[in-house]
Amino acid sequence: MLDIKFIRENLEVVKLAAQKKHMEVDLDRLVVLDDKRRALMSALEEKRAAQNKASSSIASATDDEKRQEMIAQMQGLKKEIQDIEDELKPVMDEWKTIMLQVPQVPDMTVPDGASDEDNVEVKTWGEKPQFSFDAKDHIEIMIALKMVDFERGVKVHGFRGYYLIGDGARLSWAIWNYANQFFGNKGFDPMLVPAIVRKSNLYGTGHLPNEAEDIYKTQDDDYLIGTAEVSTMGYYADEILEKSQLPIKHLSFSPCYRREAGSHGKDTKGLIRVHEFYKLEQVVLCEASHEESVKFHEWINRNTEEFIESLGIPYRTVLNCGGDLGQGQVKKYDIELWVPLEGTYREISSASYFHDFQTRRFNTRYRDTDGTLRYAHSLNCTAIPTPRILVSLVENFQQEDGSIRIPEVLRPYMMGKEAITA
RNA sequence: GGAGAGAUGGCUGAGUGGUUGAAGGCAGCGGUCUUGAAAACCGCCGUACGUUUACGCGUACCGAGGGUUCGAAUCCCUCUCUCUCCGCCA
Repeated sequence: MLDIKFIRENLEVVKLAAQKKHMEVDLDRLVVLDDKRRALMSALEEKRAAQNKASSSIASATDDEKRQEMIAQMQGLKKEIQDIEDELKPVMDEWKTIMLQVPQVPDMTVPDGASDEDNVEVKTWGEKPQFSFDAKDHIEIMIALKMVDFERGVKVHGFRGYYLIGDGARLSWAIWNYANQFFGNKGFDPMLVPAIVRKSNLYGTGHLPNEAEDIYKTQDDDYLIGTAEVSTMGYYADEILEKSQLPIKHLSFSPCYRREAGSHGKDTKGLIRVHEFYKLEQVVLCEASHEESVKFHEWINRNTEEFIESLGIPYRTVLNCGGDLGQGQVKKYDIELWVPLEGTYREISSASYFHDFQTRRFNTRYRDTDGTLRYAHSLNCTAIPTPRILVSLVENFQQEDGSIRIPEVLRPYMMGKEAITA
């Protein structure tokens, strides 16, 4: 949510923002509605002031006859107020609908482009493995090592179903435990968050109204989260924080649900695109300052890079183009891991900041040193998603004998084992 | 699923039609006292929008929406949420 005052004063900027993000929103209509809204409101306030004034003189009137006369005179004013209210209502309804669609303004450094194909590579790290043998993809490797069971997954869940079994499950636990340690050392407080949430939380993060197709919903009109960011931000809804509490840094764990309704044809095999997965997410709330947001944005992205580096998986970082940004995002980096058998990089992390877009919707404020209330700034970045991380991990570290070399940092969490073998 | 109670400011808690934007208490801020601190005492202390050079003024807000009324925190309706007890269940 942007401030209507900001939109009015920076109309061209916001129009360009929508254009850059390839989003449709009728800002001219919004301004027309806002003009009406303001005019009606001020007319209404004037009438109400008159009404309040008259009411208090009725209250203090002692002469009963005079009192009845005054009450009779108020009838006309009452009707006028009612008329203005009736006129205002539809204006407000439409105004609110459009306001929910207005995108956050992307940063100057965000490149133009329509989709992830236009994202700009800003960094590459690691040596891509050169296999002297007939390397296999993660599906073949993991099935052979009894780490995953797709057949039963589909039997039980249906399309895109999977079970992680044996060392596949162990490896997932190892990654979670290692990540908890790694990010804990950086000052993150762990949180296990609700995966079923009220609708308002998804409006808060900006996933609704625009991404409704991708979100599961219950018969009670609750929603399944696609990321722990939703519940973690909701935790602070309608709260007034002390400045001394900031920055707040959470490492939130949750199952994540994505319908991916429009993507039946893409990545139908393997663990890349699944309906249900697990994720550790970094969520940060900081002071309302662009510099602070930028500082923490770089930091949380770097945290995940360091985590991947510690595992030794080759990756690259891209700066997302305008068309690949969510409605509320100012700027976003994706970290993509090398997938040898596909010969391409695959996204495993997104780091974004929102300024006060989300906190306005959640009404999350803090008391500044001068006593004024400000909307905090919010940011989030994937710490690690499982099982998607396994795709790169097993493909990059596969050995000629069909085993997988376990990265050293994970070995303490895998009972000291150096490799996963048949 | 059944029965009942409730939703008021940062917190607690009064308030059932007319200076109630809302008593009292706590917390916070300023001051007196004190070498300093504590205690005690005095004072200040909601948010948003509009308007004004400014002091200020206006409007709205007591879970949400609608209604009754000249006038609603207070009466009526609908919804949402919370709590307690019973049932079911990990």
